[in-house]
Amino acid sequence: MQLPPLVESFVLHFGEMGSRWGINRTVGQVYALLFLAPEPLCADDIVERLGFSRSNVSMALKELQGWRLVHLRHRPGDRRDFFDTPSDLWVIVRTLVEERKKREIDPTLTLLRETLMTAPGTEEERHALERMRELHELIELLTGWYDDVRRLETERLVQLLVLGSRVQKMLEWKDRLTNVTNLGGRPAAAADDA
Amino acid sequence: MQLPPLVESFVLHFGEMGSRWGINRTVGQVYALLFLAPEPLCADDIVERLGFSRSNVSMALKELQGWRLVHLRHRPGDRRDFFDTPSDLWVIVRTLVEERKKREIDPTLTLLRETLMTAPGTEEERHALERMRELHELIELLTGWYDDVRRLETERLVQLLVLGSRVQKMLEWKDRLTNVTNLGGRPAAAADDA
DNA sequence: CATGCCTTTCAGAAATTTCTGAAACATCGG
DNA sequence: CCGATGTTTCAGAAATTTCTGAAAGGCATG
Repeated sequence: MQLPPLVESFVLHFGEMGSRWGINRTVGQVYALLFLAPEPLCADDIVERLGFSRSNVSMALKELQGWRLVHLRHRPGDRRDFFDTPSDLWVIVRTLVEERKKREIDPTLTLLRETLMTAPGTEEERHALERMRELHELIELLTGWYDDVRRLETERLVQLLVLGSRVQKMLEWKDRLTNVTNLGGRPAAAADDA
Repeated sequence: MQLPPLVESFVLHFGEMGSRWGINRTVGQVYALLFLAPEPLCADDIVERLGFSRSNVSMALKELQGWRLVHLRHRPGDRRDFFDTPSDLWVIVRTLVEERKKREIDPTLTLLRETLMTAPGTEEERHALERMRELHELIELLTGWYDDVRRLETERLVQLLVLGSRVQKMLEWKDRLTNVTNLGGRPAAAADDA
């Protein structure tokens, strides 16, 4: 592996973290290399830089394409496939979250939905179903929120993130304003649902 | 495995999903069982219900304790260790996010911080460092947001989630109000930064 | 301080995942 | 159609992870 030390440590780190992130070492290293590369690389470039077998690199690229984390590029007059990563990191984050949700959450949501249709026979089953119902509700709340903010333009999303929990202050402010001006047409005195 | 079918399918599902979630089959099944159980279980209960070896269950429980996802319980006059999961699902989600951040993000953040101290020698290194700087900035923004909303009481957090991107509407509204009332002391006409 | 009961450790077996090299497959230009 | 060039597939090897049984460790109680 003849890489600038700085690049090498990043690549090795991604290789090691791979197992925690649900990808393997090769995939992690290949991704890291493409992420840092100033221009698209072809499979042989990667073989040369990382020292994996040609077929292993091919597999890794296929998996990364499956995750939609790399893009296939072509040069005029060159039959080889080149790969790069989106230059906009927000695109990467959005893809990553989307794919992880698809793999790590959606199957469970499906199972829960199906199971919750059945009726409990015993007390033990009743309790289990109640637990699953709570879990289902929580996941729906979280994925619902995600589905919602996902649609925001990046600029707006960043605003929201920077604001953080200070949004909370605004909620209180809004409550107060709503009550004072009584825009809802409801007697302000009845607004005791806090 | 003599479990109610409903419980069994959930347990088997968690076992299979385990590898995607960064835990193994045994750990996944043990957790699922404890999650659904109406009362704490001891290691032998788990062995009996899931059919894993005693030592495997012991390992799984140790790992779940490492994740802080199960609690050790004791019954008066009984030397055995019993385990359960928090009854409040929000406690579970908070723990899960906290631990995953610790394992999956913090090490990378550390590496990035260290690497960003070094100076680039070549153009390739300069580009790599710039890429890392962007990544670092993005992760800091996301973890900063997390650190912020993490402190909210659950009730407030749920409000925020339910509101979703509609918070965005409030931002615009606030902007408008701020400009109209000109609380910032700046001429309203200059507020063209949208 | 021995006994009984429960938990943990650990070395090796079993299972799974990852990785490789060779062969098969595609496609372009001649 | 042929050969050159590049990609994919796949069976088995290598490495890693998971799982087990046996032994060791800990701690109350009599």
